[in-house]
Amino acid sequence: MKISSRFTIAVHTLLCILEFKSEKVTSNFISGSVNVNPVIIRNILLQLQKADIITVKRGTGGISLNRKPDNITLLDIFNAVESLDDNTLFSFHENPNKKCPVGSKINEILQPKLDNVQNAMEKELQKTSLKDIFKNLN
Amino acid sequence: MKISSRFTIAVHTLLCILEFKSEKVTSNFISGSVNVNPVIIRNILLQLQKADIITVKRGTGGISLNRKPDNITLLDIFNAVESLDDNTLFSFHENPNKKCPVGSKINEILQPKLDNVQNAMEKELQKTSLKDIFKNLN
DNA sequence: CCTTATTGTAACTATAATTATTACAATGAT
DNA sequence: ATCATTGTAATAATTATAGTTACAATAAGG
Repeated sequence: MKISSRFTIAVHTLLCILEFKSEKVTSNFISGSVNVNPVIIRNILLQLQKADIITVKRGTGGISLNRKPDNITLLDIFNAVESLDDNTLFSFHENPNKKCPVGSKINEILQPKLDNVQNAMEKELQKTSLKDIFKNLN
Repeated sequence: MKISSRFTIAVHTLLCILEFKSEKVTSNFISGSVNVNPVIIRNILLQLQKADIITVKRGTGGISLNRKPDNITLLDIFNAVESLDDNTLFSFHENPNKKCPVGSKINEILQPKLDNVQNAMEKELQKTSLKDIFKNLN
């Protein structure tokens, strides 16, 4: 199954915060650029806050980054909005038959390979920072 | 969102075909080892057939591999059972505002990075063959 | 202190995918 | 011709995404 668009929306959101930092950036403003409902943006803003990436002000509005753009990677953003249970990307069938020679060992044999795949993905996500993407905007 | 368990079930299924090749391997037999409904197995068998990985016989039952185990990679299995639209792992929000400097360029800037991530993942999946996994069984 | 804009949050809906299950026609070997 | 098994349809439960409305909580400015 595909990875949800929350991830690309989150990147888009952070780029808006950078691009329009001289103006007041609100969830309504961002939703106009992303073209989704403002509540979707607010929920993503909450996730980015929990991950200590941004600070959002109520009432008056306005969002600021908690770190420098070169210290925010695509992996940070991915982990903030795509919280996978157990932090594992791959689902495993839950009750393989322990009495079967395949069922009794499938997990211990296959899981390390899946971990390698997830690590490769995370490593690649970590290569790109928000700054890298932002500088391609202009 | 997580990748569905169809993938690990498909690997398990192929291992059963190898492990029990002297016996008659049916969808019911496999479902007993994987511990899911036989119809789930049959649908996965159909997907593996479409990908030219196995041949399934009706009526009498019995499944055979179309290629040697060292010529079937985790990527082949993944692609067989997790058919992603457009072959892209990441969903993109569909209608970013073209009148916004961020919205008008987000896709062309971010997509190549996402492609790199997917490539890294596929490359890692390709490193492991069915033979590699099978030899760890015994 | 009051007003006002905006966030945080709840509630509800629609859509889609996964997973499970029953049922049965089509098929292929004996 | 029989019989086991696959291919396939239909249904349902569960879960996640995504969209929408509504409103209390909050923070700043007048």
